[in-house]
Amino acid sequence: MLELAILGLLKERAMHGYQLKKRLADTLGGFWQVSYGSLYPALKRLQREEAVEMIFPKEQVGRRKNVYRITEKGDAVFADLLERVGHEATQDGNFSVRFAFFRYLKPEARIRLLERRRALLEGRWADLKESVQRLKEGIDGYTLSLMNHELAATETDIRWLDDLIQAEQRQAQEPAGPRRTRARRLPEAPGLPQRSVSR
Amino acid sequence: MLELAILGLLKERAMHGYQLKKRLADTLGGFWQVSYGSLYPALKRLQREEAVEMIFPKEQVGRRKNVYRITEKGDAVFADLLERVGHEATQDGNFSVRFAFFRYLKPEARIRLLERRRALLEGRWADLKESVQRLKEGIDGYTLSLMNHELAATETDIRWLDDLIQAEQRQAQEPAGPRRTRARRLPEAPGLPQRSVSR
DNA sequence: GTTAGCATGTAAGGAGTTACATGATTTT
DNA sequence: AAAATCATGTAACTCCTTACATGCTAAC
Repeated sequence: MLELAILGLLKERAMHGYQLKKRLADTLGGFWQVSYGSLYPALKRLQREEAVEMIFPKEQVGRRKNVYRITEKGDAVFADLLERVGHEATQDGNFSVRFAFFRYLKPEARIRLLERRRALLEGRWADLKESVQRLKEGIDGYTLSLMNHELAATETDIRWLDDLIQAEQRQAQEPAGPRRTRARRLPEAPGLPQRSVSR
Repeated sequence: MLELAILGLLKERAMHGYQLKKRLADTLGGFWQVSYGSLYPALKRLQREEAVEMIFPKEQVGRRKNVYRITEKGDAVFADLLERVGHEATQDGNFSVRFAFFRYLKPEARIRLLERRRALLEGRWADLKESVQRLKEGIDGYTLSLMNHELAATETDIRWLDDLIQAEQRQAQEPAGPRRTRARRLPEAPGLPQRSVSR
């Protein structure tokens, strides 16, 4: 995950560790805080794997700054990590990190990941809903409030994903000229949050 | 964290590991998935610390089931973990787990934790807002969408906390008879999400 | 009688954090 | 000249996961 983020940022431009941490905190600070204790070892690891290389600026007089640049091999590693299916399911932050680098994916891959994420959230939503209904009597107010809040937040996330999926599909269709908008097959469990058609 | 969750659930009733995992998945499954590989060692650890003890049911004929019960020492450990200040700041799930056991806290402690959580989210919100404004031009659409979505989600969380704080304060005041509702001092940075007064 | 679910555990390892240690450069 | 912040790194440790290993019991 850290490797993915580092390589993704280095694709923009070469940077040293300190800068990487700031950029990381800027963009993903909400869900992702990295410490130097993991960042610097990760850079060394990537360097050993030849996914990044150090640049020695001509004016090597001043303070020591290890500026890293992504290599061709690093590009390949990045692409591989970004599409990898195993990890994105477990933790929430993982999806966000991936999403921040979505522009490097092909449209189909984007839609695939969005759909997978949607399915995951839908499953979680259904589980939560079922738990609330099953336990609603024997549960304290705080836990119930937490679960309902979580339920609402998940619904918002799903609607956000729907909008993104729609946008991707529009974009994928435009190049081929104006086509009929196909209705999406809704995996319709009873009571699931409806996809927002216009929003 | 795991220790906290285990002790909290055992306060309700004695359980064995398998049951604990199911209860955990039920209530906190959305943000918290534990594997047996961490659950069983944690139970042993708690047993060594004498925070829990095993019950040997009279009918010890059938399948082996290690039913654990919380001890007095365990109650103390639980209370300590629940109020601890260090950990709740870093990760999001930590607050949720704590919140699920809010009923075991004194009202003042509840308000204190809610306020602290609010301050944390407010800080994160402000940081994100600032990042969006600063980088808005040089950033790709996906990252921007992610940040705006995160911003909105944080606002929702803050409003939820506001409602909870208000409810706690009402409850804290009622026993002393009907009193004037004091307006809360708003830590007013420019553009911060307003507290919802009625909702 | 075999599949599914109940039940407990261990060993190895992954992914990070905290705390410590050091020193240069810029700002006040 | 002191304080802040830039910049890099290591060692120990935390907390959890994955994969493996075992065996019982209920249901089909």
